[in-house]
Amino acid sequence: MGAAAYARLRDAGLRPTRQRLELASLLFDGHPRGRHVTAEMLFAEARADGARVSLATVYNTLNQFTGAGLLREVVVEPGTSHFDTNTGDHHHLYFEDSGELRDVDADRIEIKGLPPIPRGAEVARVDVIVRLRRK
Amino acid sequence: MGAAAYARLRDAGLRPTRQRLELASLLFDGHPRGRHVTAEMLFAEARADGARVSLATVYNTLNQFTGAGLLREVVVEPGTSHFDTNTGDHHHLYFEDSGELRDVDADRIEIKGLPPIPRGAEVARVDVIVRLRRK
DNA sequence: ATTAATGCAAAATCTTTGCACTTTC
DNA sequence: GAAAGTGCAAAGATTTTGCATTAAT
Repeated sequence: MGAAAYARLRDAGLRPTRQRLELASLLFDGHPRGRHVTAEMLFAEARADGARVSLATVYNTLNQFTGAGLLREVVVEPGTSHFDTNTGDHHHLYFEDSGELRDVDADRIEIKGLPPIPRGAEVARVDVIVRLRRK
Repeated sequence: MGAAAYARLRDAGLRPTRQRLELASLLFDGHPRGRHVTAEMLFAEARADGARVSLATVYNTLNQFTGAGLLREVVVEPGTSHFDTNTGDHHHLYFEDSGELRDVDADRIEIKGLPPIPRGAEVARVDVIVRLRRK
């Protein structure tokens, strides 16, 4: 189990420290791709797991993982960032009541009629967020 | 000029106080629909205009306007909320370098392949954000 | 008069940073 | 042992709240 996390960090060019291994393991091992966590959530999970990590390190680590392409940041509500273990092309279902996020494969979705991209700019990415509420 | 703002507040069921009139006037008068402001931006503008408003009131007012359907909140980056004077059905172009937001009419855009909506939920809205960066 | 809104400062969140200490290579 | 990472607490940034004062109906 630790082996996968170790390789993942090495491949991303990040030193496999105890904290990073622990967090990577929590994020990726035994979970389907498409987990969504906030810093607080991961911190709580790490603590519950007996890991000795500080909240600051969780924030730093999430940012490093994102920078290294291991995670993707998703912004759906003001005040909190979510991080997604699915780094592929995809979109999101957002349940406004619970705050839950769910991935939607980009393959399934077709978007037509996007405006012309201004000269000198390029599309970094297109985010589709379907906001749901209880009926 | 003040007349339009006055009517707008009355119609929305908000008391036309000095601060609300000032802010509504700055937001809506003489600007094309589709202005985007943050609380800080509007606060600075109000101050430059000689208005006596506190930042807290700007935040409260933006939230009240949003609740009353005069504005729409747009979340594109962590840490800041943007408010859009266009409350119609539309999407956004976001320039990552400058932080600029630009509206895209929803008429132009067609989205196919959205996943089935879970039972008991309904679509509150679909946000499409095209993130652009300098090439 | 009654009721609502404002202002300020304080508090609440979420996130980043500085620096001494620890760990990895 | 050099370089990088961690922890903690402190600082930043954004947003909300409590409460006395002021303004609108």
